Parts: sequence; C-alpha cells; structure tokens
Amino acid sequence: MAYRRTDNVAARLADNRRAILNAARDLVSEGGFAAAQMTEVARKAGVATGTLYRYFPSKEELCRQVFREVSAREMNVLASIAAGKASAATRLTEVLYTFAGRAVRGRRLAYALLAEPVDVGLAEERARFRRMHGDIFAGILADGVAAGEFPPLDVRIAAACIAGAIPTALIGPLAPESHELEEKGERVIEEIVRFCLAGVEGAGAKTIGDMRRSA
Amino acid sequence: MAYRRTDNVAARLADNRRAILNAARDLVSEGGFAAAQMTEVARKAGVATGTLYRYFPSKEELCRQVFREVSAREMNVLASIAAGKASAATRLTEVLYTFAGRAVRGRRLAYALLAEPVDVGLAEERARFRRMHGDIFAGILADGVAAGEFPPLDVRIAAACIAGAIPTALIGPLAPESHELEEKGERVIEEIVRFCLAGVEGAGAKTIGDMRRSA
DNA sequence: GGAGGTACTGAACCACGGTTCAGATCGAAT
DNA sequence: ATTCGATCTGAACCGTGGTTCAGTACCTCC
Repeated sequence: MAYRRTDNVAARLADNRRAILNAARDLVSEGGFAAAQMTEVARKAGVATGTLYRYFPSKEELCRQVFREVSAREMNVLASIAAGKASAATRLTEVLYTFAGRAVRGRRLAYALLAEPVDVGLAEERARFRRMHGDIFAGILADGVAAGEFPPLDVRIAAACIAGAIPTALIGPLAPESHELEEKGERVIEEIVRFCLAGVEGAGAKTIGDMRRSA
Repeated sequence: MAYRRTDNVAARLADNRRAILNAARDLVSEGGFAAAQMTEVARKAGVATGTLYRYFPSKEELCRQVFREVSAREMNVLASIAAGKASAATRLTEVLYTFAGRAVRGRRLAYALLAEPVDVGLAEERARFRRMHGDIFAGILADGVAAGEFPPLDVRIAAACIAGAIPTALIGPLAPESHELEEKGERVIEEIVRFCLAGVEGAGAKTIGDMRRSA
C-alpha cells in the first residue's frame, strides 16, 4: 500500500539536486549570476524547468545555495590559514596573498562573488560573505594585537577596510573581459598586500585626529 | 509659417527637465534607486509618464543622469580639497575625512551611490564614480611621493585600496536602517582614515614579497 | 482666427523571465 | 500485472514595470 522511498530513488534525487547545483555553478562561473536563468540551468542539468522547483523553492533560493557553496570553499581555504599557528603577521600575509591570488586566478567567479551587479537576495548573501572575511581578518588582527605584534587598533574596522580594499583594487583588473592581470597580476597583488599590512602595522600614531583638530 | 521655439517655451521645457531630475533625485535620496520608478517620478514631478520620455530616452538614462549629478557634487567637494596647496599629507587627510564624513551624514544617498544593489547600467556609472575617487586620491599621492612626503608606491593601486576600504568599512553602518553611526560615527571615521594613511605612509619595507618568498 | 507644428497625457501595451500545473512517466508494493 | 503515489515534463501563465502612441491641448506665426 504505502510508498517507501528506496535508497535507489533517494540516490537519484540526490544526484538530481547535485546536477542542478552543478549546472548552476558552472553557468555562474562562466557568465556570472546573470547567466543563471532557470531555463538554462534546467537545460544544462538535463531536467525540465519545473523540476527545479521540486528541489528549490525559487530561483533566489537556488542562487543563494550556489553562492554559499562556492563562497564556503573560499572561506575554508582562508580559515585554515587563519587557524594555523604561525605568527599573526605571517598568517595575515598568507591570508591576504591567498585571497587576492585566488581572486585573480578565478577571475570570473571572483567577479560574480564580489562585484557583479546582483539583486537584493544575493547582495545579502554577499554581505554575509564579506562579513565572514572580516571575521577572519579580525581574528588574526586580534591575535596580533594581543601578542604585541601589532599596535592596538580597532580590529573590526581595520578588518573591514581590508575586506573592502582588496576586491576594489582588483576590480578593474577583475572585470570579466580584462586580461590585464595575466601580466602584472603578481605585481598588483604585492602592492595591495603591502598597503593592507602597512595599514595594520602603522597604527602607532594617535596624531591623526589631533593633527586634524588643530588644522 | 515655421515654428519657432520661444524663450518662454524653452524655459518651460528646461523647468520640466529640472522638475523631473529633481523628483528622481528626491526619490533616490529617500528610498534609493529602487524607489525611482517611472510612474513615481512622473507623479512627483507633476507630469504624465509619457512626458518623461520626451526628456530622457529611457529609465536607465534618467537614472544615470541623476547619478552623475549627485556624484558630481561629491566629486567637486573632494576635488577642491585635492587642488589646495597644503601638503599632500594634509590634503589626503582632509579628503578622507570629508569623504567618510559626508557619507555618514548623507547615509541614504551614500548608500545609493556606493552600495545599493543596482542594475548593470548604474553599476557602470558607479564604477566611473569609484574611478574618479581613485583619480583624486592618486593625484594627491603622486604629489606626496614627488615631494618625498610619502615613500615610493604604486599610487593607482593604493588609491584603489582607499576607494574600496572607506565604503566597505562604512557599509554595515551605512545600511539604510542602521543608526549605529549617529553615536560612534566619528570614532569609526577616525579609525578608517588612520588605516588608509598608515597604508600610504608605511610603504617603506620592500620586505613583504621577500618575506613571503622565503616563507 | 485658423493652419501647422510642438508638447503633454495616461491607459494600453509588451517583454522578460520566474513560476505553475495538468498530464505523462516511473517505481514500489502486492 | 496492477495499483497508486511520487516524480518529471514543458508549454502556458502571470506579475512587474518600463515603454509606446493615438488623442488632446497648446504655441507660434500669418
């Protein structure tokens, strides 16, 4: 009488779900989220349009899921560096190089995650992503301050500055068409990292506010 | 026989154009570009929907125009500081404080210009806006390097870092609902400026790339 | 004042792309 | 083999909001 969900079927369902997510992910990493239209995703996943809605309640939810999976991979890479036991300065340097380097090597995907115009739902997801970057940076900074490696500073704000500086400085070069980075990529990355490290380490002077107030 | 466009009429046309732009601008500074729907703009400007299309070929063009006008005002403020004859360090400090300060005081508008999710057309305009910021920062930095006030650095990249760090660090607080900044605004701004100045001034060490290569 | 052109109106139109759903298909249980 | 629910299909549907355009009012000039 009743109907039991066989392992076989369960597996096929899982496969479908994966196929859909993979199709969406592939489209995104080729043409950004703009290219992830439901019809296209379905075609590429080898299912009918309607089927998508048996696995995801809406396009927004599907895209969010893709965003989370892709960004989680990035975050894990950074998090494992951050969790290492090298000095804070070393870990920070490593994290910055890795962040920037991966963005450059995966231009298209990085553009989709960081800069492509997206609708509010994804913008929310992107904000979360940025916040996670901030958390990682802030963690390292806090270690460094505690260990006396860095001068005292507001780690949350400094972390946010870093999280903003890197993508923006890469964006021109990050744009989907630009091949600029293939040549001077390393050069650019080094300069960006340099700026961020200096921003952290040169926190000594309390003179700025004063300088200004007396201006 | 022929028809001549009287001064009277010309004035009325100009008035209409202004009324439309003003209506759009007001809507944007209240609810972001999302709130600038053609029907609303027309209503607020006191004209019919169709009339909008006698003055602007499309919504995109209208919005771009609004964006340009609003951002031009900001740019002028910064540009006039940058053109001053104080030391580069002073001018940079002034510009950063002004940029961040104005963003904080005009939260909603700043959000629309810098962070609100928008479609590709406006994103393009926003990129231009960022680039102009970069140009201003870069100009000051170049002066400073030439004068020996700052260590040698790639001014374009450093400028891009600054242009990215400020908005991102303000964004959480900049979000339309957040009132966080009303209290700690000054505090946050000082820390951001500090970070950027340090990033510029602490450019001495050529050690970073080396440190990494030997890691 | 009327001829000939310009400007304005706003309801109807339309494109786009996400979403639905009645019917076909498939798998499990008997 | 048959039943029955779960799953899949894809063409049709629909909401949104920008855009159009036939009709009207308005100017200018003679």
